[in-house]
Amino acid sequence: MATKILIVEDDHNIADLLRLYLEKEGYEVQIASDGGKGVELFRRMQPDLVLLDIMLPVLDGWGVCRTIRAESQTPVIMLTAKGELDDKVTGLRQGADDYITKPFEMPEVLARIEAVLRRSGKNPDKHEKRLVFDKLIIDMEAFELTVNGKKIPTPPKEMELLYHLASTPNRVYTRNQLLDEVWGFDYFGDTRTVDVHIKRLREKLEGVSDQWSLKTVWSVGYKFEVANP
Amino acid sequence: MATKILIVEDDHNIADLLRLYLEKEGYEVQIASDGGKGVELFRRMQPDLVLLDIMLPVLDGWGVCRTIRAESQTPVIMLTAKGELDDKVTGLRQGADDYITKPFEMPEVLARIEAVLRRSGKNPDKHEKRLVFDKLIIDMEAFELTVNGKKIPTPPKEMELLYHLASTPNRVYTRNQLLDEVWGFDYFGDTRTVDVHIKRLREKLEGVSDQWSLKTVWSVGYKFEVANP
DNA sequence: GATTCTTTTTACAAATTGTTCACCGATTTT
DNA sequence: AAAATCGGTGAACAATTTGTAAAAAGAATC
Repeated sequence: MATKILIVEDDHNIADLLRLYLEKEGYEVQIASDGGKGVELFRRMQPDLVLLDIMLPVLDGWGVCRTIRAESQTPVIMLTAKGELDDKVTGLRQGADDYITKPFEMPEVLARIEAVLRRSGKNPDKHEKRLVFDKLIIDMEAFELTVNGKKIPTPPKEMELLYHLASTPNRVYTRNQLLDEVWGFDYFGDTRTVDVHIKRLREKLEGVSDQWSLKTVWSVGYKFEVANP
Repeated sequence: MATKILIVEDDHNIADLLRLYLEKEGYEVQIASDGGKGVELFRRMQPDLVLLDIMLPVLDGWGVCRTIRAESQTPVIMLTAKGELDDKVTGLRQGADDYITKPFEMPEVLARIEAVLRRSGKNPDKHEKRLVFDKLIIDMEAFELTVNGKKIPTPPKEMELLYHLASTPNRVYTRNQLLDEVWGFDYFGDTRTVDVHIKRLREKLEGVSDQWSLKTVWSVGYKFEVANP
């Protein structure tokens, strides 16, 4: 799943410009046009980072920032007009992680976003891109599944699902969690879709090793179980 | 895209001398003449490495270095006069990656630049100007593609795309990554442009060797795959 | 300024993948 | 043991993604 960014900004031109660049960089972007919608969307999508304008209808940037801080540690970057620069101290007290003053250059925005993500430990690059188990290699950099030393052609959704399960071995995921985390929070489909993907993964993986397996947890979901954790 | 180096140096003679040599080595070079401009240019160009003088107008080298460190991990090499050598400890605390004391010899500068780029995880092959594979030579210095010992006339974009893919074999690049990294971050065009260039490269390369190939990774992008990595 | 080469866009067909659904067997509950 | 719930599975269908050719647009060259 791509890194998710929520933009809370009432000026459509600015919001669209940001979205354009961020999506081109591979981020998943959602826009809220006022503070109330911002908070609501924040709760639904659980973004990795929030770009937050200060001057907003309904509920201003400070309010949104406080609300977000009250319920998570998701990093927040404030967008401020030059005149509002003095608010810097106030802002830091409210828990913002960084500032960008309008007008801004996109490379600066991209750099600050990467910096904040890195600092907050959410560095997408820091994710282990290659998981190795007995007779099994899940390589998301080459996008290859290697079983018993042989490359097995595997469709993207299956790769992502297996990767997600194997990233936290032995943890059970419900079908809805998997749909949220692999398919995306805005995906609305049958939970049985997960079953079908699990089935196809099992066809590729059955009987390969006794060190691990894709286990069904009855009435709960699935897990990637490993023998000696 | 060539490796980009930002020089922050107020002495025009030194800056120009550095640029002269570095450009001859195939680097893309920009110069800022004071600390403030240095930071601004840094954000806009996103260089791969910064050469940073300590004594600078407006904002000194330490300030620039801290700012850069706050928002990225781009390697920094400080340029210090002999008397400033004692600042070495201070400098390392500020996050500099290496030191060069003036006056310096150009070969030393080049060597240190390559060393720092290598250490910082940037693929050092990224400025290997000549990539050699079985029956394939990609020579960016002569701008020539040699297949089976025969020179194949190849337009620049195709050369750069192939070179970029082959610089990190087996790694998948999305179309957007390729547009960013080969066409430039400010390019906004259809992603299908990449497909067309891939197709034309394949016409030139198909069936030449079983050691490598331009592979499609469905729903992700493309990679230059080599057999025994 | 016309010509040639390169790059980009567009349109359509082909290939691949994702989703739904129905049926059946397995597991749990009553 | 019967009923209720849940998961496995095959196949049909839908949606997405890619290959490709050809046209259009843009650059470079003469």
